Amino acid sequence: MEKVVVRQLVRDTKRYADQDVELSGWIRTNRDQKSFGFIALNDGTHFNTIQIVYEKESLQNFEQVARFRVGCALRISGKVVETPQGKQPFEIKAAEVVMEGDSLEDYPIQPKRHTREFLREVAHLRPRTNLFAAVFRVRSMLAWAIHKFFQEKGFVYVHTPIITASDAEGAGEMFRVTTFDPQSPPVVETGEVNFSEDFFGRRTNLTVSGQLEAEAFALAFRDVYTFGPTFRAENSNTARHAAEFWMIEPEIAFADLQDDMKLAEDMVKYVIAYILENAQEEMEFFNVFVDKGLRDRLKNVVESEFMHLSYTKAVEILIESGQQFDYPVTWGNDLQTEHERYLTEKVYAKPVFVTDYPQGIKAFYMRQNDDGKTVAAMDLLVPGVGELIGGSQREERADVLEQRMEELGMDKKELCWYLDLRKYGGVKHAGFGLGFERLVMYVTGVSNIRDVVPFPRTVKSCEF
RNA sequence: UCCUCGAUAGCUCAAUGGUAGAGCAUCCGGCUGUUAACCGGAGGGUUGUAGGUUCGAGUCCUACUCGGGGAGCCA
Repeated sequence: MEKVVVRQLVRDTKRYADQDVELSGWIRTNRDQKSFGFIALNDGTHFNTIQIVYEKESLQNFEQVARFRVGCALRISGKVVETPQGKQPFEIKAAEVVMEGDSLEDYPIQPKRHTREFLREVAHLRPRTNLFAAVFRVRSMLAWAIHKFFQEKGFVYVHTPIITASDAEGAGEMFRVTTFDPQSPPVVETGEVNFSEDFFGRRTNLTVSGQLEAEAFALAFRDVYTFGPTFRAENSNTARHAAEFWMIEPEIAFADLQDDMKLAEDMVKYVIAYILENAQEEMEFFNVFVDKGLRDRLKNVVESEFMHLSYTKAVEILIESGQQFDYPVTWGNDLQTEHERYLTEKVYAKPVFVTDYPQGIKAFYMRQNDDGKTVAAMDLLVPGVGELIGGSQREERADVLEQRMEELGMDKKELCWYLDLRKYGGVKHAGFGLGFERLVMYVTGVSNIRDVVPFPRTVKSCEF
């Protein structure tokens, strides 16, 4: 008898109709009546459950099967029967139902609506629910779509280091990496910790960005990208921040900010189109139960041009809007969340690139514009999520970059390798960082980052 | 870190300062095609923690812990 999975049966129902098959999975619901019953079985290979029909007269262990609880693992053999008049296109008429693994009476996942807060407390069980099964399958497919996009374009995938000695990446608080005993680290005569005795012989941290190393590879391979974990020790308590998250950072040489934005727009459209095409059951679920109108909104993103406007223009629009904001809009200050939301959700109702921010509010490596006041930076704002992408053209002029680092009091010695990139065949280049979880949120409509990470790490929370 | 709301049965929620309840889940029974099935019955509680006010606290007060929403920081 052929062993099959539900995905095969759904995709090739005709081939399996009236055939005897063996399958296995977990019970989502079990409803018994006097002489027959129905099990909704999910085998993990497809979003939908498959209905197993079992009857007293054809099953030796009918009484036992009728008692099998939610979560129970089963192996079933039976016949595939098409049911065009039923709610499901086909079902399995069981000849044999064998328990592989029992599920105890206190199984927390019930066939009812649970709050996401509760399910976070049972993160090891929540992928068995419809919502999280859909989220994490889409997460997997999005990761694949991103690789597919870049690989098809000939980008080289570079693994930048997770541990770094640089504290000049400029993207926030870092987690220290050490093998010292925190109770009694080696100290020098003045009582300060002697990091030269630590594992790497110096202070080290978990990376907050792979960008600087990606730039080195871009100046060898031309087009590269990173896709890996990133760590920020910020005390951020929001639905959009995690201490451990994944980031995609493409870096392209012989390219300016326009090329960078084109790449970002093409990538976002490509991966959304891929999900709409290849995760139809999941997207249908999100569209009905998570975020009504999601699918039309995403289709619109794929089909329409993203909005472009400069920071200066954005400030004008916000001031002229007459809208009352909690924080005033003034040129030179960063846009507040309320300003960004107003632009992307109210004014344009689609993704918006904001470009050319004041130099004072952006990172040291961003390329100075000719006006001397702004830098060639861009943020991509999207409805519901806010900042999805942050990028820039990099300062390729060694003298300008060094001067900027001096202004900011940075240690040039520590980043001498980064300055080398400008000395030896340095060319204009650009890149961006895409928060992968924010992309998953945007595509699924799920509004809390804790619900798109399998086992989230956030402030005061590191379970599982 | 700041503002704000909350914590009662396994889950979702009720309960005027006066004997802590319902639906779902679990267990038992009924039902010949169910779709989060339906119908009947049973068991299930240190009301987040520690103090305080009161004859009496789930309810009022204080602190703490944890969680939601918003803000800052950012992806």
